[in-house]
Amino acid sequence: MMAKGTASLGEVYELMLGRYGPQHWWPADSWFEMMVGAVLTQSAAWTNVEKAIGNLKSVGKLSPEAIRTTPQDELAALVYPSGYYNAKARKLKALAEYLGTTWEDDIDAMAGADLAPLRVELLAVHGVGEETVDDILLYALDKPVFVIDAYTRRLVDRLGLAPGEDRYSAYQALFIERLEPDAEVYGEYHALIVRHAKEACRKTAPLCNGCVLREVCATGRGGEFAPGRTS
DNA sequence: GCCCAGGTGGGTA
DNA sequence: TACCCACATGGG
Repeated sequence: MMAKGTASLGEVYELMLGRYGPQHWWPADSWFEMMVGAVLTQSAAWTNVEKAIGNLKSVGKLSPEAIRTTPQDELAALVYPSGYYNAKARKLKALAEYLGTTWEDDIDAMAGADLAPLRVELLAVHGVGEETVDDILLYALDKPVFVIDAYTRRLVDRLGLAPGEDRYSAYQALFIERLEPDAEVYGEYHALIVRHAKEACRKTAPLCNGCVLREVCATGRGGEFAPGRTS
């Protein structure tokens, strides 16, 4: 039996994989749908994102070219269910413009680019921040980068592994320093964290109710890190 | 009515 | 750099 707070991130992965099985992310029918989902899911419930993507699909607008040529107001109406619809319509246009201008919508050419400069370039696109860029690099381009989201930070904190700095890169370093670079594993790991957060370790859930990580979790109440908590 | 949901950009000190 | 706020819908 492991003591609380001492599980390695590799063990945590195995525990979740054993409990939930492979998640086969990202849920999308194309690389562009994946990227659109990454933008629309920003601070939004996935069920609302599905509605917005469904709207785009239903009118044949789920392509870079269609996003570029469709008026922003019209896009905003289509992505309305995902919230922040005006802001997100602008973001989608910025992303589609970048894809066309820089890559001629060629995902294979993009995937062949050097990782570090590509990440910097994508971060310069309006609406693409650190989590979104890593979603895209990992799930659309199969690059071995680890995605950090609110669920991941919460899990790391509850495991008693919080880094000294509360920065995206600090959380990301925890994973890339302890796991072999593997896009397949990284993709499953992130998906499992989301699954686990939704299913067992919700932000306001009772203490790790039904949580497969209960025995290695340092806390579990209100999303606050409580070192030394023993029940 | 309140909190939460697979964040990001822009402004200010 | 470090806050603070706008952006907004839908479900529990």
